[in-house]
Amino acid sequence: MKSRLNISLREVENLLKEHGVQPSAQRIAVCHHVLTSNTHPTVDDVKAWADANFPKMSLATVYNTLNLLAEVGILKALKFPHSDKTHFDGDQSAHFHFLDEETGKIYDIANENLKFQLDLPKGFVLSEMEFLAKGKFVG
Amino acid sequence: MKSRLNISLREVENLLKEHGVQPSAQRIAVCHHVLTSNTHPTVDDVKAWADANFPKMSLATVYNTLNLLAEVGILKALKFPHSDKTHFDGDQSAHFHFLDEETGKIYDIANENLKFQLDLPKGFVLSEMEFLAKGKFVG
DNA sequence: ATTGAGTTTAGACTTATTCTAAAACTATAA
DNA sequence: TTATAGTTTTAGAATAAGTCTAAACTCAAT
Repeated sequence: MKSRLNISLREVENLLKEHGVQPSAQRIAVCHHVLTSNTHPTVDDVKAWADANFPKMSLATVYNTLNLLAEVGILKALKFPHSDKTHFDGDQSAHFHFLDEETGKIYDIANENLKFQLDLPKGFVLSEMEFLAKGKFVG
Repeated sequence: MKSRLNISLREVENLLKEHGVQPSAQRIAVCHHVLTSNTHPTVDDVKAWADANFPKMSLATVYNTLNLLAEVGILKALKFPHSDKTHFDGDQSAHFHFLDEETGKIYDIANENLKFQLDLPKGFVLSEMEFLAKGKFVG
């Protein structure tokens, strides 16, 4: 469990530049929102936030921006078995996810809670490993 | 890596009954096909197979049947990050998946290749854990 | 043969996402 | 500055995966 990034709009602007992304107003706003949110918002979630906080942003822009941020590695696009929607994660720390199968809520769990040793058969070259724990959070 | 179940149509019929599913011709055919396939077919894959081997089966029936088989636990429905389509897996052995990010091919890897120890924070009750390895299979 | 429950079907519908082409910006060179 | 070229944003159309609906079919048990 973790608290979320405290990052300024100015810092987000630099982050975008560092990743070769022109920091338009929409991109800064969306990126800042996801990075400082402690949920794993979907496009709809971000659109709802925009409707309240950045009126006139089109749905296409939300899609374009989130996909772009995922492409350059600022966000991660996630799919979960309980939902058709892509979720976006701005947490860059090593962690995996716990899905509460009753509520659909997604929790971040630090990788230090998971020790693993993987010995892939010959011929498999690993680039990344994803873990998903499913169950119930009983507070 | 593993070879796939050798199961007869008659045995599939019994399997369905054991799970409280009426063994219609379509259900037996679809179930048998997925259980004896060593891929992780999507609805489209199964429909293509049906068009060649069980003509007149409707797309709706393929959806209905695969969803039903997944509900009762005969198959597992899987989503992968590279594809929008649900994949179905008939392999009941303890295993996880390796996704070749270049070809999109999915390989089964026995759980014995993976040792892990998970200590979830207080309040999290685990029901199931999923693993996905991503990379490249170089033969 | 008749019934009734369960199954299958074609096609309409929904939902998530991508595409398109025009309008609105932005950055820079004249 | 202003023209211009490139980029970004936008609304709405288009696509793709999956679900729903209601009628037609199947089949076991009377």
